[in-house]
Amino acid sequence: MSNRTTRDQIVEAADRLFYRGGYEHTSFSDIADVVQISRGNFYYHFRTKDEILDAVVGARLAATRRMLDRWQLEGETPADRIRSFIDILIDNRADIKRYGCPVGTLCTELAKLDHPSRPEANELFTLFRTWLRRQFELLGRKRDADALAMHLLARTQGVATLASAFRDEKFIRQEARQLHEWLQSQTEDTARAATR
Amino acid sequence: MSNRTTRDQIVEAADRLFYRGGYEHTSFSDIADVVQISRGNFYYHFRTKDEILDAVVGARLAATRRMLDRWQLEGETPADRIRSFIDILIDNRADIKRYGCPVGTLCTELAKLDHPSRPEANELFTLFRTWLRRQFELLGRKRDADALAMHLLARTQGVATLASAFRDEKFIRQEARQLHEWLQSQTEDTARAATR
DNA sequence: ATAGCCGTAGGACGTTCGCCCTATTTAGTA
DNA sequence: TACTAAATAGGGCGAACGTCCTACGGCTAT
Repeated sequence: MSNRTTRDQIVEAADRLFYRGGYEHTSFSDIADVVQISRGNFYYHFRTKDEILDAVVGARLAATRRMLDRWQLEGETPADRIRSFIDILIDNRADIKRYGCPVGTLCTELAKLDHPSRPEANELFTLFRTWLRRQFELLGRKRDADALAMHLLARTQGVATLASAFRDEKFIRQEARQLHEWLQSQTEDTARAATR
Repeated sequence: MSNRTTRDQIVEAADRLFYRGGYEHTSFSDIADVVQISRGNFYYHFRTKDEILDAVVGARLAATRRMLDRWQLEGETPADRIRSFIDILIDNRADIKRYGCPVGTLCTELAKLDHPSRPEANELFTLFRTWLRRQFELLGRKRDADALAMHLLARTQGVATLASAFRDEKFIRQEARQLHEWLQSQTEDTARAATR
């Protein structure tokens, strides 16, 4: 038997369902069925569906921060750390192929719904953006660090979208390899600039 | 007074609403309000919501084919034509900033809903993919034409996703410029290979 | 003039939605 | 063992959903 709280189970199930089927398409009943609690009991833990979404986004933010912190410790150089980011594509290729990027698809949906939690969901993107920007700064690209971060983010988003549309894992690997090459060329540019 | 048929008006309104608010989030009433017809009368033209989606996707497919055909005539070189594709980002930057890419967001949503019309919507992507592939082939990149087409598609998708998340038009211009440079470098690679 | 049909209006249908209330069970404390 | 608070079950609420039916207005053809 699990010793997680019911609340945690709800958030966990909602997270997965929101990712796989979308926020709006997921109903209270869907979540209740997974957690195996009564629909009525729901109200005890969360008063509205939006509150569940808030909790899910909060959990994802926390998990993302932990991941970025871990990479900060594990990666020896900034380039190593950026490589960890690129490798998300590889590591999660099966899910991405089926459901796209958890961050991108959620932000896209909440934008269309004009949902109050949109800013918080976007914070997920900002988290990566800021972290990547810092890595590029450490690489000596102070002037265009943010542009590089956005560029890399966009590349990964595009890969996720197309990989999902065409259900193509091989494309993910191809593009991830290209991204590694791109990163390599960026660090070489920096090195050249430094010795110039 | 417009002489378009009611059916056309419905499809047109549904197209815009599906784009701006998403398919599932758009109700019969929403469309009826725009077209200013009774909700009941709807059933005369379309029996189900899915039929409307089919019609919308069909209309988009036809419009896309027309656009690609036009580019085929207007662009003098394959590179010119690919530039037309990249410039979609610029021309539609206001809408993209607000609602993302019409193709990408629709395919993403239908994938999550596991909707029967998903294959038809994906055909929109395939249309671009095939057309771009042919242009790259004409550029002399027979071997990697499809990979280049997918790469370019992914880049534009990523730009749309992030521009929408951050509500950033300037980013669209930045990345479009980079894509033009990338295209230029690709054609130079081809020229070098040819003279080698 | 009139019969027939296309297009429309208005609303009813059954279902499901998010949300909310209350009675009951469970678990912890005195 | 008696009391209290947390947690749960079950179901009801109004609204909105997609869908469907029927009656009616205005054309066209005879």
